Amino acid sequence: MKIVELSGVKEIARRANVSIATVDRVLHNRTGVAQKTKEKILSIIKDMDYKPNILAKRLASKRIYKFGILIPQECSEAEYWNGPVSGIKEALSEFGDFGVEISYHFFDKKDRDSFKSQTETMLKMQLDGVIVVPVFIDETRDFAMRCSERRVQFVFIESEIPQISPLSYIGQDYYQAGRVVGNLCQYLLRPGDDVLVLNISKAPDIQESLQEKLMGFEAFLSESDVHCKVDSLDVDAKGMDEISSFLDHYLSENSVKLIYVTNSRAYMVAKYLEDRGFKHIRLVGNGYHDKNLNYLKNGYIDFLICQKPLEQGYKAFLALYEHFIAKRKVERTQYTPIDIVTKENYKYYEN
Amino acid sequence: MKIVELSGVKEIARRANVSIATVDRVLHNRTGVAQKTKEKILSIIKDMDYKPNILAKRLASKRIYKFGILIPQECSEAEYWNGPVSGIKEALSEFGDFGVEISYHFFDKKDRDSFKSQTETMLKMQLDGVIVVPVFIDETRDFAMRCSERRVQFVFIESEIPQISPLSYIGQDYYQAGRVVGNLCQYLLRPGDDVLVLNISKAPDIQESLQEKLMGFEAFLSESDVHCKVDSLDVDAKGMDEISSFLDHYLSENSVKLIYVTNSRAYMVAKYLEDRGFKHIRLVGNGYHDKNLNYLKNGYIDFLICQKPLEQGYKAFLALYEHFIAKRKVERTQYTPIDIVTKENYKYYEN
DNA sequence: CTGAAAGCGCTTACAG
DNA sequence: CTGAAAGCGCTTACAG
Repeated sequence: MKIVELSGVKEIARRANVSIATVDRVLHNRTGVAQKTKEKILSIIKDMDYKPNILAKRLASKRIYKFGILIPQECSEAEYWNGPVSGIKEALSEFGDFGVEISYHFFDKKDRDSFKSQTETMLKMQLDGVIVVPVFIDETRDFAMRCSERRVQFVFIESEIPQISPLSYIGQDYYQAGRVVGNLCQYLLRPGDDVLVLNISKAPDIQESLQEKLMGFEAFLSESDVHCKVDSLDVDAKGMDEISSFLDHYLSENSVKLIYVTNSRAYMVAKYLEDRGFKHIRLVGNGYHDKNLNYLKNGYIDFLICQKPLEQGYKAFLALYEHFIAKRKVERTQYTPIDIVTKENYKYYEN
Repeated sequence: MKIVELSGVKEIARRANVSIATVDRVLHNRTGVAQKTKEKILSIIKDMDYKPNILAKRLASKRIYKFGILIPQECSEAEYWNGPVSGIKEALSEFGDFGVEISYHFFDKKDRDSFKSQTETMLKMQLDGVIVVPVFIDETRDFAMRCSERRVQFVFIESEIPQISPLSYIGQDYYQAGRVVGNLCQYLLRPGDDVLVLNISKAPDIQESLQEKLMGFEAFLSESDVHCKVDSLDVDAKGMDEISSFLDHYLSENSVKLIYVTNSRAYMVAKYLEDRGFKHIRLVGNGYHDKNLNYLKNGYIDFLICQKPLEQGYKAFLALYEHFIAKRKVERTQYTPIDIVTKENYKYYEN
């Protein structure tokens, strides 16, 4: 005797002695089903360990999910931001037919208003989910609140904003990233050597991640037996001239062995070192983008601590996909690996 | 006037004035279509830039693709091999409903026959594609040939076999991996220091990748200004006793500053260093698995050069998925990143 | 509160 | 060589 078990909903309907429409109703927790019927169906679903077929679901449904992505536009680190976008496109090509529509919204990292105005347009678009690089704190907070009100899910990449709980955060553990640099220093320095930690800042917000890096860095060093002097400075430099004169001055008074740039502008220091022909100073930075890479290649930057930009985008998209389409639970915090990039391994880094 | 364009095949059929069955025939390059009809349909397909809906395709098709994976079973590096399997499972959960069936075949890395016999069972299973870690060269070659005859696609992970062309190879560029270690040595050593490169071998085959690492390592050092003495040795050690007595002897005659273990057994040297209390010798190894990690954590291993095991599995599965289901072209060689893992970044490495 | 029916964009026998 | 029809496992009006 061969009982061919019917597929999903049909089989549930058969067992419960109802129509598939009714099954569908309880499956989606819609109203209009007698309590008793509902319970019966629910228990059958449990019994069968029923898993809906996502293909059939998407094919049958007219519903299109709209996701928006808010990301810094072409700027000096432009190449970097292509990363997440590429990652999203890659994800899209793999999950493409699932009825997803993506819109990209670029803002100027130096222009608070451009961020603000992009959020306004996004709010008008009736998006289901957004991916955002929260460069401006207050504006992001406001945006997040209004998203929540409208039941728009948001995912943060790159950094987080305190007290705001996104569907998911995808980015580094910056404290630990600082420790990684500290650990490298163990090999690069000897007891007594001087270190300069530089925060070359243009943007006013998201300084927090820089602080965390610094804390991790210092914590590691204080635990280790590398007793070196760490000097941490903010340089509010607009261009190379300011950096140069600052460093000229600083280095004339301090015998620095290593400079650690806590944001993505290590290339500025590298340029300085190249201009002056200073080969004896080690340089560690953050961020995988062309300007940094050029100096990594020619040896003026020794190490770059990075996260894969493409992966961030891919995972952010996946978070929304999992939430809306696959209806699976999404991890609240997804720390990305803290990668150590050198002139010898950067080539395969994007893979 | 609102012309609602019909969806894919239907619209093609309408334009070509044929039935969708005929369209389907040319879409799949099947016989039994008049040349003229075929050309007409083909041109319409091109015109529309028609892309089949993969969801509908999989849903309608009864075809189930069967993939087999041939991978070392629990051995001393056991934890490592969970990686690819987890990766495949992860991919499966994302592409699960696409009608794929996976079978796992484990062999003993020390037992050529176990590999051989697994390939035999796999060949009987009428698989569509296989993922294999080609530990034994001749046996793999034989297996690959017979796969080709049966039109079974195969993907290599971890290493390649010369003159055999898989659908895709997913693994490291070992020459470059050796260079990465060389580059690290630049920071860890000073001119004149001695380095010992160790190949602690049990298995007879796949030595090639070790040779390539060594070449890369030496090439880098010879290009750099770190003029150190490199001694490269094979140790055919079965256990700790042999390693210990070998190292006792070697180190009594040489003042080694750094040991580079080219395969995944750095933990054996680390154990030796720990036993002897030798903290002054730096140790670099390969492979992300528990035994190595323990010594990374306690400081006896300084750096591990790794590739993400999970990612390998994921990508290998994806290669087969792309080939069979999405019908997209697959990259012949997919080099994985050469990751530098330390005690401070290993935690987030698996993410 | 419930069900019959059409449809998503394909594939697969089957009939001619 | 070609087409009509059923079906994959769901969703979505619509009717009662």
